[in-house]
Amino acid sequence: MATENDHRLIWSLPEPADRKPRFTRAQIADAALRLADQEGFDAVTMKRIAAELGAATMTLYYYVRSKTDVVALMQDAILAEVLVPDADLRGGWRDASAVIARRTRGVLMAHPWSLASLNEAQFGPNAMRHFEQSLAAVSGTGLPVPARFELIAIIDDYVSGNALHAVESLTRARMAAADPGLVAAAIEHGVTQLQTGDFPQLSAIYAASAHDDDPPGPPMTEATLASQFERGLQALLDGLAARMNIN
Amino acid sequence: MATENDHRLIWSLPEPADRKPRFTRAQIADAALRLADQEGFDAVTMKRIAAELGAATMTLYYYVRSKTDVVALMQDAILAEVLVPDADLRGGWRDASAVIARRTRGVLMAHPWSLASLNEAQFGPNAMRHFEQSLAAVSGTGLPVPARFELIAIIDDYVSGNALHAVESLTRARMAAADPGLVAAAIEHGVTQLQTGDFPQLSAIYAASAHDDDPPGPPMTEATLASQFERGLQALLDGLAARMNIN
DNA sequence: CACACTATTCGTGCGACGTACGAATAGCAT
DNA sequence: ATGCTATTCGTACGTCGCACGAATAGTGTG
Repeated sequence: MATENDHRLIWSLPEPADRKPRFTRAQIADAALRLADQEGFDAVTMKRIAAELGAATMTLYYYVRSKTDVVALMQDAILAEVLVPDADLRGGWRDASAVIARRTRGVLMAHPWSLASLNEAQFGPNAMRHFEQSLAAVSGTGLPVPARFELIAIIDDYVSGNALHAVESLTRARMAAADPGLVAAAIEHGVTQLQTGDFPQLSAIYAASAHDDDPPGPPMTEATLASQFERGLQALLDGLAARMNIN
Repeated sequence: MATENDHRLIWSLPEPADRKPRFTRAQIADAALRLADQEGFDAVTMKRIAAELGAATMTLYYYVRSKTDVVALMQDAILAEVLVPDADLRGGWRDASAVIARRTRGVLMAHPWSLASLNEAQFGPNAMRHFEQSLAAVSGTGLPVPARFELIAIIDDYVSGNALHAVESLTRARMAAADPGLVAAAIEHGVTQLQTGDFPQLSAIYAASAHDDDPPGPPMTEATLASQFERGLQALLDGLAARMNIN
């Protein structure tokens, strides 16, 4: 049984600086980020990161304990992007929260791997800054602190879930565009299922759309998804405002 | 360059049944599910699945093209659990949607790996059934079809995001309980950061809670998270009902 | 019942992964 | 110039998914 100790966060361990280290953790995180964005999360291997830096694989282990640490650094680097100019938080809690929400969604969608690897996330310095900004955004509500936490958490739930699904939708749409046979096969398979009679709702929709050649609903473009996100966000904020008696 | 073709779903490929196959895809999915639930998603390897079934590793590849297919089967098996008795959908769209939402959250939290491996999800038979149920739930709204899609999607966003974060919270809480030194180190590190003066909100909260020894906010128990989820859900449904002019 | 056909099972091997270990190299104080 | 040790890196191990082809066993035909 592997003991699996040492749960310390990477940020609590001092970064090598005594003599002349060739690299910093920030450089490692940047290289890993470039790789993830350009070639996908699977391309982020210790060997590839090291190659990107012109170093040998094992050199990285002088700066980090494990690949999990690297991912933690990547996650925190991402969170730096979600930070918002403080001026944007001057309005009411609602506008300020919406600004943060939109920015968060944008960043999560720009780095699709970040949500999938969220299990190994840790609470780093930028996470702390982001949390601070979220608290600042809702400070005008006058709510007690636990209620502020809850408000932030609920909005973040919606934002994360939307980003998760939006990334999925876009990936699917791209795959369908790349391989038209795929969507044809999926439709054929779906129609077969419809004929079992177990899907009255879907059957009705399919029958109604049989005349025209467009699928029901608008196409899953980035803009469509963004405006849908916006409507959901506003509805959520409406409901929260009413239920929490703010504004 | 690997051509990466054959995007067909596993369900469109016939399952071996000609002579006397020892297994079915369902058995493989079940074994994989057991492994994931009991030992974590990382324990789900082709070798372990095969061992669980008393077969050799490569035998699985007669039933499945790749491990991705296995994960797809697992995801779809999970979706079977989120199906709800049809009687539960007889009420108004709001209650029906809430029933599905609660059940979905419960299942996602019972299988924490499912959200992390969502990238490789495919649209299987149970996904179709789940979608059909969601459509049935909102059929009473009288909304046009695209608006129904949007309504479902927005609720699902919130549910998924909440499950994602709830799993994360519970994992963190469990880790903290297992290793008290960890939380001490985190607090010490956090306090150090506070002294930079860059965190007025967090500093104020920390100062206010310095008297008692409880952290601000309730403990992150399953029940606390569930009731927070419920409040967010009701707020969201409130807002959606108002914005979409239903009920 | 023997035999051929082929569906089904499985053993071997390959390249890639994370990383433990210890040797090699190079910066700095003396 | 020398010694100490911070820093770099090469080698090796175990594990992963899975390509390939050999071995096994069920079934229809004579």
